[in-house]
This record gives sequence, C-alpha cells and structure tokens, in this order.
Amino acid sequence: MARPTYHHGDLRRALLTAVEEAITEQGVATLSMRDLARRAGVSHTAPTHHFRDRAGLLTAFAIEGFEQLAKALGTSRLASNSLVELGVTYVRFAVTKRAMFEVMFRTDLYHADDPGLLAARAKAADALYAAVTELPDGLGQPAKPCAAETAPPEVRAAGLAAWSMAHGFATLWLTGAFPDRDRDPAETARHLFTELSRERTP
Amino acid sequence: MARPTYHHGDLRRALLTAVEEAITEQGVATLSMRDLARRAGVSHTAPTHHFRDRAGLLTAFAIEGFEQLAKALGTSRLASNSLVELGVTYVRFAVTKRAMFEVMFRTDLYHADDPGLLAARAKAADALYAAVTELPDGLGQPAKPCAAETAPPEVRAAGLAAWSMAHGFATLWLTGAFPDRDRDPAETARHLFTELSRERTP
DNA sequence: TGTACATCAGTGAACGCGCGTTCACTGATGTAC
DNA sequence: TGTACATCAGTGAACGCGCGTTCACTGATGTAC
Repeated sequence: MARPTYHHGDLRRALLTAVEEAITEQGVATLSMRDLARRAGVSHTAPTHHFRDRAGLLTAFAIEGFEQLAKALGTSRLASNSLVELGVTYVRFAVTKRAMFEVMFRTDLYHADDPGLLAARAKAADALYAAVTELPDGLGQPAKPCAAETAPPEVRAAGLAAWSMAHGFATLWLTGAFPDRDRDPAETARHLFTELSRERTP
Repeated sequence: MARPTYHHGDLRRALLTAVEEAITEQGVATLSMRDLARRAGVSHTAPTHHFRDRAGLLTAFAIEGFEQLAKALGTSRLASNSLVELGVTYVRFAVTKRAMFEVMFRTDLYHADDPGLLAARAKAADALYAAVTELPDGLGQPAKPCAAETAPPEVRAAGLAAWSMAHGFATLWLTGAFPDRDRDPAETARHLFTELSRERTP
C-alpha cells in the first residue's frame, strides 16, 4: 500500500472508485470517510481536501452516475433506434452500476441542489425525453426531439410513463422483490417492454 | 413523560409508532435504538426485550407495511373495480406512508427471510395479481383471479408491468426526481395511468 | 383466599468502538522573478 | 537556469460523541397449590 511519493497522484479518482467498492460490499448505510481513506491507503483526514464531507463525496459520485447514464441512453438511442431497447439500457445500467444507481436516487445522501448535479441529471432526463418523442415506437406525436423542460404536456406524460416503468422494474429487481431472480434482468425487461409495446401499437 | 406504572403497557406498539416519526423527521439513516427508546420515554435497553435489534424492529415495521398495503389494495379492488385506481392506491400508499414504504423496499435494513415478512409480502403480491387478472381493464386474459405463484406466464408479465409502473412512479415522486412536485401525486398518477390504459384498449 | 415463586418488562451504570472534526505539522509542486 | 516562496496535498495525535452491548439489579404480573 506504500505509495512511492508523498502525494497520492489521483486521490479523488481513487476515492470515487473506493465508494463503489465499499457500497457493493457492505451497502451505503455503513459507508464512512475513514473507511474510504483506508481503502485508498491514505490517512483518514486526506479525503476532506477533495470532498468536504460524506455528502460532498456522494454528490460527486451521483454526478458521475447521471453522466454515465446520459451517455448510455444516448448511445442506445443512436444504436438501436427503439424505445424498448432504451428501457432495457436503463435497467442494465441499474443492475451493472448498482451502487451508483442506488445513490443517484437517494437524495438524502448528497447535496441535491448542487449545480453540477442538477446539470448532470437534466442531461440524463433530456436523453430520455428525446427518445420518447423521436423513436419510431416512441409515445410522442411530434417528430422533433425536445428537451425535458420544453416538451408539451402529452409528451411529458409519455416520458414519465416510460421512465416510471423502467425505473420501477429496475428498483424492484434490485430489491429482490421479483420472483424470477435467477433470470437475466435485461432479458426479462426486454420481454416485458416488448409485450406492452405490441399491445399498444397493433 | 413519567409513566404511572413501572411497566409501559404497550411498548411494542409505541416503538413502532416512534419509528415512523423518527424516519419522517430525519430519515432512516440516522435511526437508532437509543433514539427510539427516548421517544417512547423508556430506558435505552428496554427495546431489546421486544425486538432483538434494529433489524428486528424494522422487520416488524415492514410486516405492518405489507399488511397495510395488502389491505389497501384489496379495498381499492372491491371499491372501484379498476386497475388504474389500483395503481393510484399504490401511489397514495407510498406517499402517505412514506416511511413505511421506504423501509419495505430496503431489504438490507431488515431480516428479509423472516417467515412473517414473507407471508405479508406474498399477501400484498396476491392482491395485486388478483386485480391484474380480474378487473375489466386488467391485462390478463383469464377471468379467474389467481395467486402470484400460480399465475400463467403472460399474467405474471402483465402483473410485473403494472407493478413496475406504479412502483416506479411512486419511487421517482418520493425522491423528487419528477418535475411537477407541487401537483398532487395521486392525481398525476391517475392521469398518467388513464392515458396509457386508453392507448392500450381503444 | 392467601401465599410462594417463576417469569416478564424495565432500569441505569459501565464499557469499548468507530466515527467526524480540529489542530499543528510536513512533504511536494507550481510560479514569479 | 536558479532561487524563494506560496500553495496544495497529506500526516498523525487528540478530542468528544452517540452508539450497541453487557451486567446485576428491581418492580410488576401471572400461576400453582
């Protein structure tokens, strides 16, 4: 664990990685700054230089999460051209980046009014709304994609519906509330969303 | 705070009430047995006689939650005869019994394999599946209501879809992720579910 | 009906633990001249 | 190219706090005879 130099080099990065590790291993409840410092091989007061406190650290962690989610949704939209696949992407993100996903939607854990966080979250929301209006199996009438804030009411509603569905599935799966826990979640989600999509557009 | 008698009378009940209070006020993260004892006006070692530890206490709390949810869903099904209203009932439960709802779906907080808990949860699931198959705007083909475990695949899928939607809406609303936080959540949910229901069955 | 005794429910002092915070400090790095 | 100095990044000892747990205890309640 001994570093070659007095300075760590990229402690900020190391701490964010450690957060993911720690949450995955033992949950977010027992997460402490001291534990993270230990994982990074650094004195327990070092983290305050980068993140004021636990909330500050988790704010940065959540920002990273929203940015990664926005990127994943954007990529999915361009690649598969399908709203169903967008939902599957959302679910896959939640399952593979479980720790991140959990923190992102626990606003009591971080500084929810941080400008950087709001921006990152808006980016993710925009990616979602764009897909709702733009894609061939999307729910919006207008062909033009639009940002979340400027969308007309019926598109907003459709966006909320799609988001609720994907988010609910992901959350319930993660908490183990669903019966078929051994099946692949992305596959199950795809099946589910496809069914619903078929019923809607015969 | 001084009790007339040495014994409390119904400490178990008092503690469960205190849990709701405490979580509503300051979140589940900082919940401690000592704090609950304080709220109940009792020495800090007294709670262990009823609930072994924090997890035991929250198990009982979650059981109560699932039972109340099952009851609410059952009542709604009989009263309104509509799958949309069932979803609205789910959302209303989540919003009004926020503390309970949060604990119920945080399996890391309690003993998830407790028999009483499993039974209560199954009761709630059955109420939901029954509605999915039975109601006029439900998604199941067979007219006969059935328990969650014995349902045919397509009914299971429909049940998961409905559940995901209601649960996702409730969760996202509670975390403040939705834009229209000032509107009535039950009303917004009803609007949303109705739209989707209309699109599906023209 | 009275008495004896086991059991249940609650007390309060004591302990050790991990935590966040503060403090004076030191080693490395960047920049002005 | 060297030197001086400010700033940044990390150290480690110390502190107070609330927590869970253990322990010997006591007051109330139920039950057997």
